Amino acid sequence: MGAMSRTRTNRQPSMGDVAAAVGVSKTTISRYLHGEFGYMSEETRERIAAVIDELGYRPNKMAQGLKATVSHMVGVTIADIGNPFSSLLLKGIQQVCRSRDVQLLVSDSNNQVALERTNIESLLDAQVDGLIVNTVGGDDAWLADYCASADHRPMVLLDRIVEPIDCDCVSTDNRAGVAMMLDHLLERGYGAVVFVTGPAEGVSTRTARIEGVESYLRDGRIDGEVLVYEDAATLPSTLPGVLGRYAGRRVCLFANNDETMRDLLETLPESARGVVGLCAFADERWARYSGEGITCLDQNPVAMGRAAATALISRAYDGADGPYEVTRMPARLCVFASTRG
Amino acid sequence: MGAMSRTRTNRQPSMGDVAAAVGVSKTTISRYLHGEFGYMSEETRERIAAVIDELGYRPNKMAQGLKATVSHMVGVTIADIGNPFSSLLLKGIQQVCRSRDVQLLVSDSNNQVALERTNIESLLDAQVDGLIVNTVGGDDAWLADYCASADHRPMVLLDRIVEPIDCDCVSTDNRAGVAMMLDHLLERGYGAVVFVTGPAEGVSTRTARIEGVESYLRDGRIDGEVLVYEDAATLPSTLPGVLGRYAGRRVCLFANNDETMRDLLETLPESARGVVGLCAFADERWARYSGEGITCLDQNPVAMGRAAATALISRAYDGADGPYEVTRMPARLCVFASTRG
DNA sequence: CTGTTAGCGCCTTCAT
DNA sequence: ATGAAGGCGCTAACAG
Repeated sequence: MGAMSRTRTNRQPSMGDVAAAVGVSKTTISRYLHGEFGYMSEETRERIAAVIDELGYRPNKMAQGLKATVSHMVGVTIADIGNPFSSLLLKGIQQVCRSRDVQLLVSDSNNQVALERTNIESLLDAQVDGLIVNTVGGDDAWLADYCASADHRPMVLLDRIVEPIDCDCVSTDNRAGVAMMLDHLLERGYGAVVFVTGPAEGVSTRTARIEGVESYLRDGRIDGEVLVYEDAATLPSTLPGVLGRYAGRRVCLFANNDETMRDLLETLPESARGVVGLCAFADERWARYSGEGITCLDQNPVAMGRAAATALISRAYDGADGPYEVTRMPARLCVFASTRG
Repeated sequence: MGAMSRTRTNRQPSMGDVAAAVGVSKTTISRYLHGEFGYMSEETRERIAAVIDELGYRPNKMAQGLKATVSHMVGVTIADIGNPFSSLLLKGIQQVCRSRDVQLLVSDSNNQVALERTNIESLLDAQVDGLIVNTVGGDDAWLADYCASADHRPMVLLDRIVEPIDCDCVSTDNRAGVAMMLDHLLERGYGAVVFVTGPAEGVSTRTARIEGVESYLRDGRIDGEVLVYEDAATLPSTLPGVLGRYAGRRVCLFANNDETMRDLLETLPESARGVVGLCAFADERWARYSGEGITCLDQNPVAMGRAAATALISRAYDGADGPYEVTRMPARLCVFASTRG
């Protein structure tokens, strides 16, 4: 019979199995795995290597983590993972996590606060070493509480940020983006702008953009307003009235995101095409080919994801403990036919 | 001094801490957690509840997993997570995993075979209970080997499938989709179709579609060919020649995916607009508003993700062990202006 | 109704 | 140069 008992058939070989096969203790195997062969005989080393290879042994990260109190996993909650923007955030996060050999535990909050909370709790239960949270919004107090708790793990807020909160934040520079777009509209001779968005409801991104627009409007260089809609079905009835207010002037619709952009394309009567401008915070990949080509502010979600992961990793694994930072990444203005005027 | 020693300050409370605080053994706490209060005194139960609440105790999944040999985590590798299609796969996977309380360990293979391999190995090291693999393609032998190994975890191949391989597979019914689209083109009076795609290179989806087109062409009801391109930059020089072959007949370009659709939109000279038709395997959300509206075959990635997760979970957790199945989900034809003819 | 004991797979002093 | 032993947080017989 083998030296190690196998309670279940076909288990993966454990360190004990390797040790037994080589005829040394688990300690030696452990040392081998950690490259501590300073004082190890050439021969044992080779024998261990051979056996590990034969048995196809791989150390159990779970067991390692239990002892080490680091799991090499970080948790990510995404407000709505079905959104292409989110997938690019993940791409960026992945890039840096892969380079540091940390795994990603990913959850989708499906735009529900309650889900986000339980997701975070589950991730914590799974012993993640840190959290990247693309919050659905509306749970600031709870998040702040968590960050204030004694045994909290480092956390980075991504895209949707919450201020003031005690953690690093990464977002688009929405105010600057809005200003850039409105500057562009002025230059193109627009006299009015209508910023269209879904309800803010604690979504910091929307709030920031709305404030950006309102503050710009207050300067008086361009006329306009903010239109908040709950349901796309209401747009056909509300939009004409709003646009009517700017009759005689060249007006441009400014959509908060891809989805709203599509809602507007759907709503805009044929007659309005070419008369009213259109622009949006949107992914260039689609904005470029949507309709006649829609002028957009392309965010850089991949870079945002990278920034968030970098910040998290430096706190979770490299002992960084400076003051928390808010990183605002610039958006890129891509001009297409929709604002030719 | 407390009954339990705390090696590090501010650790999370462990089961031992709770037990000590209540004045019972860990076993009792464990039973409480698993709802085995059949024979537990009302009082102990309440005391435990109170202490757990006070201490904010949460069981360590990692430790549980070590013992139970199930981690309640499944691994997912995605060929290219930046792709919106992928994010919808994840959405579907999430939906069912959440309902079964299993966490997702997600990796991006960045379209590199080598990365996919190491990702799978890492996921396995993290003790996932199963794998959902959206393979980059070109590593069939290795995957088949893994599925054949003695201690392998259940695996489901998603979207990009590999046959014959010993595991469940979920994909779009590409042949049927192609046929549906070509039927539509015939009906609209097109005389020729050019299916445009990147190189197949072991990507089963592309192979299946190319074969679907070729087999349909062989029936002779419509003329046409398959155009494989490596680099979008070459299209402007190759495309006119290809289209020229069908001069006099109404011809439609058929793009393999969103990306190729955009490449074609970029390439198509203005003169060709309205003359040559365009359709694609693409997400309706964008196809609808791209250019004049592009007829597309919308796959159902969310449903595909759900199907894959369901299959995996039934094998990994519910002991299903029937023969492996290949699930082919139908695509949906969405007709827009680009094929009005 | 509750506790004891013996691990899961690995790491880490401390010995030798 | 290598081991033995104890423990990470939790579970699972087996005893009472």
